[in-house]
Amino acid sequence: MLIAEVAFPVPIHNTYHYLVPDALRGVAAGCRVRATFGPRLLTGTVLSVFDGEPGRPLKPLAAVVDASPVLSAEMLDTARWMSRRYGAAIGESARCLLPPFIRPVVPAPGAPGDPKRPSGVSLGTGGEGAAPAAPGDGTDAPFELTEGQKESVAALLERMRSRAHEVALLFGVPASGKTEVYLRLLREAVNGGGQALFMLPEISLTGPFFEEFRSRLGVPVALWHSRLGSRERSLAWSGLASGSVQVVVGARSSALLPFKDLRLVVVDEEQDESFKQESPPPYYHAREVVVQRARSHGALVVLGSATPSMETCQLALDGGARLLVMRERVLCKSTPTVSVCPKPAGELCISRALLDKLRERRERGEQSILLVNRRGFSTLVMCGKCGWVDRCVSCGVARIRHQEPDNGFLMRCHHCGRSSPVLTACAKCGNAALWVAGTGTQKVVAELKEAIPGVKALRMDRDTLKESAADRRILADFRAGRAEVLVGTKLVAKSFHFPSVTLVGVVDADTMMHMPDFRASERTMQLLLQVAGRSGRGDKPGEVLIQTSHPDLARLGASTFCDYEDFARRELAARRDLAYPPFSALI
DNA sequence: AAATTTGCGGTT
DNA sequence: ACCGCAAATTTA
Repeated sequence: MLIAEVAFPVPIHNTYHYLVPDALRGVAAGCRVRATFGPRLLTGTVLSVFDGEPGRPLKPLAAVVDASPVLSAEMLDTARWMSRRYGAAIGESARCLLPPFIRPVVPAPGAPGDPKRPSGVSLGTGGEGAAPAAPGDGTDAPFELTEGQKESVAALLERMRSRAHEVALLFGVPASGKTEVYLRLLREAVNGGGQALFMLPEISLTGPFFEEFRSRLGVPVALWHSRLGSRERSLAWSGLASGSVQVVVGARSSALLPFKDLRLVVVDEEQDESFKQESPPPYYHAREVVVQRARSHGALVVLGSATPSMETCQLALDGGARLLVMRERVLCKSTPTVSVCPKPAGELCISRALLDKLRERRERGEQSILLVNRRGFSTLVMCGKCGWVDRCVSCGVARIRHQEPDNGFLMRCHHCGRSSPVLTACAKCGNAALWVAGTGTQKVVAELKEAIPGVKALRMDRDTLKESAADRRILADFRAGRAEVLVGTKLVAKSFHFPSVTLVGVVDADTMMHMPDFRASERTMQLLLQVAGRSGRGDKPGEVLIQTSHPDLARLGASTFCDYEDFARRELAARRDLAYPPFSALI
């Protein structure tokens, strides 16, 4: 008797066996089927079909959804791998790999790879103006590559040509020209008709790279992220499955696309935490998923970063990944000088030293950036008598005091977003003297205006980005010189180019460093290096001042601060001692 | 996940 | 014996 093993999209780790009726004998692994499941009728995915004697009475399948499989054997393997690795139910893993439409758009079998297909917004061959030929070894380069770029390209092209799976870490300082390296590799991947995935941590970054690659590669390129429309999704998904789309530029979920002949995966900013799915299950890490899938395809994986994750550093150290280093900057810019100063005691959050430097820039007509790791005004409201702390009723997290447009205050939970008026007395003992402590972006702006009368300061954090395009307006204002200081959360650390910024101040490196998370030092280091890179991008040399009361960080001093390799070695030693990842797995 | 069955305190 | 609700169990 023919039996089908089915996984349903429910949080159950088991699979279920059904009889395949004669009328449905065409069913195969990777097809979706309908079947009664308890009192319900559900759609599941067939994991395998086999001939055997059932050990118990089985129900028959109700119907077959797909005449031919929508998930390849490799994708079924990926689903199984994900359910093991992330502790998710097999059916839930399979579901997230399924096509975004019910009836698959099957391309006409007679005309595979028809170049005259209608190109939607996210799909395009491009290259009308540029010569679509010569997708070889960068014959169109109008400039010389740096030594580091040449070596990296040569080593990676060689690996790709031998069609051997390998993971490489492209460890390049900011502005070392990683994009140019990626482009050469992409050309090689699509050269023989193969496919390539270019993955980025944020949706906002995918657009520019999509345009760049579409115009410079003479092949169909697709865009993929969670906010894509249904038409674009369908085109991209089936284009990849059929092999007519050769390159995808996408965010996290592009790791789950149906590749037919994958030759190259590039993960840019590979250390970014956005590659980890936090909900719903499966809680996968896109970087791990693409490495696993590249193994099946015999594809090359290039992980690019100026501040690689400890997982990837360890992989490079123990030989699991080839290490390629690019230390030179493409346009010979000086690296900023970094210094550490003690955090001011008492009420104030900006030290004399930092204020002096800010005034200096202002007089010279230069700009400054201040990094504050919390939005809002004050980060804690607490009773001075009994120690009661204002917490969110549903989350239990301490709430942040926010200044409203009318200059009044509101308590907001940063976990669930709910807010309520500020209490005038302690909820527990009735004491009217409540302490307000901790520093957010709003308070820094207020203090700045108090200390430097007439200063023009802009604030940028998740609160100022409520309206669409607000970030662009803020950034445009700052670039145009309509403000002297940009105060913001880690949003300001992103790779913006402001030539007249010569000072970056980090208001409090300690709270970042002391977050109750074993990755706190890693994240702090990455963020500090990233924001430091905003200083001195023009002609004038840049400076970075970090306020801290943490002795270890202060002891690092200016010179060793920028040595990420040294940091990685020490951090990995600590992780090993404490049996934290990458020396263990947590769930 | 969703629907069903079982367990339990408390009444009629 | 019955009710109401919550916890436990089952799904092929």
